[in-house]
Amino acid sequence: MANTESKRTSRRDPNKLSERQKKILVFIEQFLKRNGYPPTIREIGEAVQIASTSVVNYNLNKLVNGSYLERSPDVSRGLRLLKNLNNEPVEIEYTHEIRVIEASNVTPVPMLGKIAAGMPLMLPENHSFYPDPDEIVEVPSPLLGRYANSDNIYALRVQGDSMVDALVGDRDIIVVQRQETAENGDMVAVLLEDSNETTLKYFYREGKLIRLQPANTTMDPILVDARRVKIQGRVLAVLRQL
Amino acid sequence: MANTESKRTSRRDPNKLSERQKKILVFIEQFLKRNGYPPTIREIGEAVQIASTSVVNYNLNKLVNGSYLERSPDVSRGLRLLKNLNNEPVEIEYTHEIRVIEASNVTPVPMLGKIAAGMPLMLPENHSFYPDPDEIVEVPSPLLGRYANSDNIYALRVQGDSMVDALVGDRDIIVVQRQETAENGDMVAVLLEDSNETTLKYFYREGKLIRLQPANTTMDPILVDARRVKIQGRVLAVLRQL
DNA sequence: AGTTTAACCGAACGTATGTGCGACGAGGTG
DNA sequence: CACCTCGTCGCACATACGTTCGGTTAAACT
Repeated sequence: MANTESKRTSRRDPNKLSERQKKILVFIEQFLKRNGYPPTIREIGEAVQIASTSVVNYNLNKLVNGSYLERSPDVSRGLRLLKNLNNEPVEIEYTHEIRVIEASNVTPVPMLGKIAAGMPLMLPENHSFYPDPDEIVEVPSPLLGRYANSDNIYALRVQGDSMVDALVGDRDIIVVQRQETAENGDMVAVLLEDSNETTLKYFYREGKLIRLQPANTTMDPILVDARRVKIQGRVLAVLRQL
Repeated sequence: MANTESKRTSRRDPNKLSERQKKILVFIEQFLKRNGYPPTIREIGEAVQIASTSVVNYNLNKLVNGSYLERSPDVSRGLRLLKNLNNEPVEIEYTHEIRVIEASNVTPVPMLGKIAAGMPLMLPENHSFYPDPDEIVEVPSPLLGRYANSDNIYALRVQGDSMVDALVGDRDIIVVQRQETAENGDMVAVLLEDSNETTLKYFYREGKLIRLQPANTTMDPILVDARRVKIQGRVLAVLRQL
């Protein structure tokens, strides 16, 4: 079968690092930063896709030869990083300087409830306080773009499969900015007054009509009278946990 | 006389550190600096004149309570210094890049590249592992569930509309945990060896066959020979910015 | 005195983890 | 082609190391 795609580098470099060795080196650095202690041989193997511990050991010793790291024999996790890939010295030092950690770039967004087909979603008017959110969802700020600090952002949990044409499934979380207007190309939550249904669609104004385009490009848009749709908010992001 | 040689500190302080605990803390810090990896319980005991490993363990847990350090269960040398004696934060700092060890509600995930239809995704293959630090996506940890601290998590940007049946669209970000096995109901990224294509589907084993079920419940599952599919990872989350 | 609790000891237990060895395919070389 | 080295695999093995549990001691409280 196609399993024999041996990725053997087969490089005959004198003392250059192989791909695997580079990966190992970077992994060790990352692991160290993440955990505060070095990884085991097996952990390295798992991360770098090496099946045999002896191979990791083999490559580790190569790295020792290149003085990228030191090892303490018979010591579990007995690794010491000397320099990283770019030959930059890597030293672990403890600073006793209080560093204010810039608040990680997440925006707390109140989870206001569920949104299901056939139910208009009632977002609170422009209140500067949140009613009583079931919970707060922390959304990475970059996902919200320039609205990250806006006041009218809410999270809703989708219930049911009524929005698959917007590529939104059951249990997904949508982050909505409350607004009653929209610009072309925006993904909006709109209430269709004829069917009294809320759907998520891309918004395009076409004269007196509004074209609502499903995110799934294989599906057809619908055209509705502008007076029969009520924009409820703009969808900023979708989060899905599987 | 030498009547007060009782080694028992007999302090009845609520949450102040005992002499022994202080010594342990200082020793860990020094050991870390000298060796680049944390000491074992026995090494601590020897240094601080404690005969029994259980006593070291006991005091270590005290230090954890005071949030001086963190421990990883069943992990040898699984210590992580949080602050030192003076309550000063202790951070592991690499000369060229600052990293704060602090548990926050986001998990940094390296963005490894793009995933498009017809291309098998090469997880931590090629490119020197994590290219640049800017390419880190911060994912809310709850979204990753119990995998939040795993080391094999990667983010990929979806290119194209080939995965609409998984409710994943163009430009979406999927967060993948690399693994080669899956359990029923998992959303997995699989390589179909017949078409050499990677798709996202729900995974169900059915004897010698594997049923790959699209997330869009209106679509039909496909059945394939278990030997013709290669699981590349489990999809943990999907992020979409609109 | 009896009881509880913090701090400690010792030893046994199990698993986490490094090491060593035999084998194998792909190149390279004489 | 025989023969080597390099990178790889799988596996057994010994030990490094965290965990647990039964005891002990002294101080504090009933």
